[in-house]
Amino acid sequence: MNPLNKKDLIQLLEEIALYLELKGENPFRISAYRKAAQALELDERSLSEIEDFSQIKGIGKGTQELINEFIESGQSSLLSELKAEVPSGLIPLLRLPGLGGKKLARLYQELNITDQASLLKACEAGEVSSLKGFGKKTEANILQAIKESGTRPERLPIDYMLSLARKIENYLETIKEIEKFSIAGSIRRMRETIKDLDFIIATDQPESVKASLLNMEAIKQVISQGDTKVSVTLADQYDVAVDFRLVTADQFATTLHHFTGSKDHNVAMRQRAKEQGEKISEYGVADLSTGKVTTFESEADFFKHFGLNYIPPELREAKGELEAFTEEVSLVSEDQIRGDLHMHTTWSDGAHSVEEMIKFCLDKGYQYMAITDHSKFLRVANGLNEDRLRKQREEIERLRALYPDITILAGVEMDVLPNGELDFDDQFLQELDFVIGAIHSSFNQSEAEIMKRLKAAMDNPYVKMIAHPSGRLIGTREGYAVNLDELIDYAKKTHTMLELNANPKRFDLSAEWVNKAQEKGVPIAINTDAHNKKTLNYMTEGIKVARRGWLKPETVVNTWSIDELQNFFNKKEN
DNA sequence: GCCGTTTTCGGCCCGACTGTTTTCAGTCG
Repeated sequence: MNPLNKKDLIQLLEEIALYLELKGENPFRISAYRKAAQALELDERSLSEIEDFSQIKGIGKGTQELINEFIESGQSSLLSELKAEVPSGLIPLLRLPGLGGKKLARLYQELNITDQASLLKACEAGEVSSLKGFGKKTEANILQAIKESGTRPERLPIDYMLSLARKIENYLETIKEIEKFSIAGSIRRMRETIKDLDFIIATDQPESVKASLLNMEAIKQVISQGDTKVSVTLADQYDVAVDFRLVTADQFATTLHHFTGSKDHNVAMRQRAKEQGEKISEYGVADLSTGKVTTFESEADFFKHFGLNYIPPELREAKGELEAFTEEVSLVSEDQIRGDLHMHTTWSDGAHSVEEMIKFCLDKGYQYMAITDHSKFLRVANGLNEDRLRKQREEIERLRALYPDITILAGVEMDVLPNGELDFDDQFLQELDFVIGAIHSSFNQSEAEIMKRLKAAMDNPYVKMIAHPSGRLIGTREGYAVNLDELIDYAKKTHTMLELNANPKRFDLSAEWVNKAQEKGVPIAINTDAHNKKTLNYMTEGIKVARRGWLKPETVVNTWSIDELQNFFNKKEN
């Protein structure tokens, strides 16, 4: 058996919290275990490096003893006791909407419900509605929830949710009583997977906005419709819950902050408010002694009130942002971006000509760009061989004369073959301005084989960047067996840049890993990998992911001048 | 269960909505 790691311990604490919830325990005791789990997660050290767990804030004497027991014996007597008391089949039922620990405890104690099957049976027999505190409606809701459980994953990929959100935003634009609106929630923080959508709406005519919202197409079910909250389920490719919060314009900033979260960030903010004798709610900041409520023009003003610089949504995860943003924090922003180093044209599988892509990049105000079509190995994408790449280069040279305001690099996204060879030899590669190495085949190879390929690419003096290093597609494909720690170290050693692919299907490297790359001093290129005009705009999303990884402008090569970029390239070749 | 230069006991983030109720518990974000 593998030695215990921190993840095991965190999982143990979370599991204990779940069981306690089912027992209807004191909610503060439950949250104490969750806080302890979170404290461990935030601590940078590995399990063996921590000497005294009770030194960590959120972990006291009791949890420390539990941890010691777990490390020594691999077991927890508390969890064993809980498991003896509470059937484990109840745990997954906590996911059903409307069912929390207390109600489930009642179902278990009074109807002996122990899992989904027995719950279904009891609902169908009408036993649930006869229970005190339960009614016909609750029973029907549980039945429906069981039927629908498993029809969609709990969280959906951000790419899918971004496009659904855009459709909803288009509808909101048409409601004239809306003064302003914004998306909130985890999608605004750019998490990779999203559970539901939240929109904050400022209006002084909530009644009529509410009516318009309920008129929206594709509403499958109205969950709630109060004075300030409208909740619906939309029938799209998946069923998606959407919440709308209706507030006045002066409440907008605090409501937006509140529903952007994260929950942990909000808790931290509220603790800070309390320390200065105030209370934060979605409607403003109240002075505890006078009761006077202050509202804000913007989230920036709200943060300023607490002595903080504006914290971008992507960083609101209670990972030290409250401490960091008392000072000026340097983070990459879109206006610093001077170019895009990965895009395709009709020469391979793109939608536009080289010239069209140049015009689009000029429109975006870029100073440089790289044309990087696929290489010959990738036949399905009409990859280019040496001859076609030379012809494409001739065309690029012709266009350079026509568009002197932008530097156009003639490049390639070259396949790294399954056997570890590169798709072109060095003699040809040196003709190109910019070579990307990428894996598009044999994803099921072992880690050793994958790393051999990636290292072979990075060892080559002409390969300046590894594209979408993990090969994952969020929610649909795991990616190949890359050892990212090793990849980052090797990139550092070989002066190779790594990509943050800005396509929301990929976000590869992820925020977590670009952060590690930055720590190790590996430069990151944020690229759209655009195959058409629209996807050149993924830069916006890519920048947000970069900020989620706390990337500074100097880490991001697209903020460099073309000369700085060339210097870096030269360093590798010499 | 955790925490404390105001506290070793009494707090712990705050508010909306539903469904079940006759004044509110439970759930959710």
